Amino acid sequence: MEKKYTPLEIEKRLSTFWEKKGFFHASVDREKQPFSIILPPPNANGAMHLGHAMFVYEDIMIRYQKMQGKQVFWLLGLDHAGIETQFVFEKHLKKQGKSRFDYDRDTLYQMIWDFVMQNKHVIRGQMRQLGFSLDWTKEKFTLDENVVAVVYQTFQDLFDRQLVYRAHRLVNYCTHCGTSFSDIEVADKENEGLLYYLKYPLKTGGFITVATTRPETLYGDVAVMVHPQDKRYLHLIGERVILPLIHKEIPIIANEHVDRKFGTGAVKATPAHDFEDFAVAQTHKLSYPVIIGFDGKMQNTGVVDGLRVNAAREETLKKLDALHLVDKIQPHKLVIKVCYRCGRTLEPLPKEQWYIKIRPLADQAKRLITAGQISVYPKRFTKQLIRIFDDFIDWNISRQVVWGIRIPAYFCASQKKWFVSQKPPSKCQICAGQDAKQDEDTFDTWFSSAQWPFATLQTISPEFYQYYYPTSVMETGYEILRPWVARMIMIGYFSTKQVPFRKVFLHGMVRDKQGVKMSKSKGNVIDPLKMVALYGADALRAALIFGTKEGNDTVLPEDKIVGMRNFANKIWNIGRYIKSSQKSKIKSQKLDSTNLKILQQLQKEQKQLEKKYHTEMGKYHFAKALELIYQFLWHQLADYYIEQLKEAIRSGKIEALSALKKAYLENLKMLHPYMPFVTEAVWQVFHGEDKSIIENSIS
RNA sequence: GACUGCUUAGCUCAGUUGGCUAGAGCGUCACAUUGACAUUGUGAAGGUCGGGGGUUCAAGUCCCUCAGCAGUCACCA
Repeated sequence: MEKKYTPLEIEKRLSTFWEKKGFFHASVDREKQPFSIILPPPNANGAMHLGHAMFVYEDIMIRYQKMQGKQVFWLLGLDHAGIETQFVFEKHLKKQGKSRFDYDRDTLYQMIWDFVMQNKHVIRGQMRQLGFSLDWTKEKFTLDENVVAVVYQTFQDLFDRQLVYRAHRLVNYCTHCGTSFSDIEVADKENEGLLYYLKYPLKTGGFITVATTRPETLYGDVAVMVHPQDKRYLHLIGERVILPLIHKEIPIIANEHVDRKFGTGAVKATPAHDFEDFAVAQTHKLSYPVIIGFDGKMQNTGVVDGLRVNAAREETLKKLDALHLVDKIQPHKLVIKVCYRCGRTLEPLPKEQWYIKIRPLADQAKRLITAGQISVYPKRFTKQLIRIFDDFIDWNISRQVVWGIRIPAYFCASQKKWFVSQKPPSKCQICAGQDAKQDEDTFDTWFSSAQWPFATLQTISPEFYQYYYPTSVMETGYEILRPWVARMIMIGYFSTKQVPFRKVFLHGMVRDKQGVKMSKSKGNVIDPLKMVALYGADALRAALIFGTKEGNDTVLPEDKIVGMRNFANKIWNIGRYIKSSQKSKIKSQKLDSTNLKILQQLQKEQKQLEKKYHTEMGKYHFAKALELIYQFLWHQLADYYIEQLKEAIRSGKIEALSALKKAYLENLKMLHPYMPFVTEAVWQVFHGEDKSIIENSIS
């Protein structure tokens, strides 16, 4: 044995060895209890980051359960990640001076496909480097033909049950990315804006002053609203206002949602470009003139057409000011909705989209949680999950991006009706004609992700699905509780009438030393693969877990990884000591009473440790279990027992050495889920390179 | 504004149902040593457990309150 543990070449050899042995090739064995985890599919649009390294929790569970005699399956999958990937790809295009508009739909799709295939290859290699015991033979991709078929079936079922419908309403639209988003994907941004007080002329003479942050939407106004009990305006309700610049007549109406204290208490209503105004227009049966296009430019105003929104605002103000209709302008803090991808302001625009009627699904999902059919760890997230179900609103699943699963819905132009067909229909299912046209849109990525646990297992085989579903644990970051976990429960139960997983285990985010979330744009990321190259995968893995609390955010200083690298070396050297001592001459002499006592003490402590270890593992206290072994191996076994027994061992007392060896090997097994490489490497030193620690059960 | 966390050693964090002198890793200081390991060993210093109040024989742990930080949601004309 080398004096130092050298992870680099050893890890490479062991990864290949494990894979060759097929330890983690899942199969159906009805004699054994199944334990399955579906890997949250990484987006196939870039390399791994530390967030992915947190999946080490899953590897710990899988290896532990395997060594407890379960039949395990850790399913590897990758996500096409619709808009995310298209966004990343467009950035690549931009570097080459191109844009998505330079290609037709099929070409663009094919180009992104190639890009994604390349990334998939990279990610697989990186996960191997981390020692993940995934089943590499059953990889799934969200765009696999049979997965898409499942997604289509689900859409069909939802459609047939009238849980999916098409509606024309306002959507959050990014004019830069060229797609709408669901409410969940919208980001808030605080902005130091301005509040403009505009004087709207009354038909009967005089003015009513409205306060607005968006003067440029004046052209789309259909009413001025005041509170029904506002004494200042009571006499004006029902009066008419003449919109400046376009001389359009609109009414003054009463609306109890108007806040009398805000601004002047009079609000302009622009239904096509404001969510609340849209609702008002529907109850008052008002029209909603669209004055901003999907290209982000003004239209149908007759005044500022073709200008972008900001330019139109300035131009409009200039014109109003010339007419002395700008009363005053105040600084005003406001929160604007921005695109979570490109950061640009989102435009509420009216568009027809597919929606999932969420209430029945969310109510059912909530019942599953409250009935304890799915338990959440850490427990505190249970409440959050229940609230998520309470607050869920209908889900817009239409996206105007090329990269995704095309929605299998067809429009009958003659009957003006939609129908769903999982295969391209030979004729229109409504009118039997030939004019049915497929929806251009693709599904929200999360729509396919929501089906991931059953879509993957069902497409492997009915046996696999039957045996491994519901999966045992869904381990993922708490930040995707709402977009992913909640939706998996809703759609999963709808489609399978079972929960998709029995337990949700949530991990926190890895932050930098300043406590800031790591992100590429902030440049504060630690590259996990760089750490693996420097200190070994075991060191990184253990550092992510050690001294943390499950579900809390963690900070990962490089020092900590170094510390764990040192621990790996300690493990190695304990083995080296025992191994080299075995070579020395063995004399079977009786141990003296002091040494006998020490051995008994060792055995007793070992027993206690094993018991504690399993208790903590059972409670998902992974950090605690790791610390137990760390403390015992290093500070008890190495620092105390070895030192105490050294003299006896040197004089050839075999009982002492074999007792140490026994305790050591048991600890290796317990440590293996955390630090698979070094434990396996030492195991093989003692048992041969064709043997594996994985084949043994943890006592 | 609502909900959920967090605030414990210089730094990063544990502390499970309240119970013996409050722990770990890293760092610091002193000493030891090349005999498995300097990616080492032994020992030490260092904390009024965010402030205040309460319950209890006993509170870092439970309750109230205040402050700071973080996250999620709602509002935002």
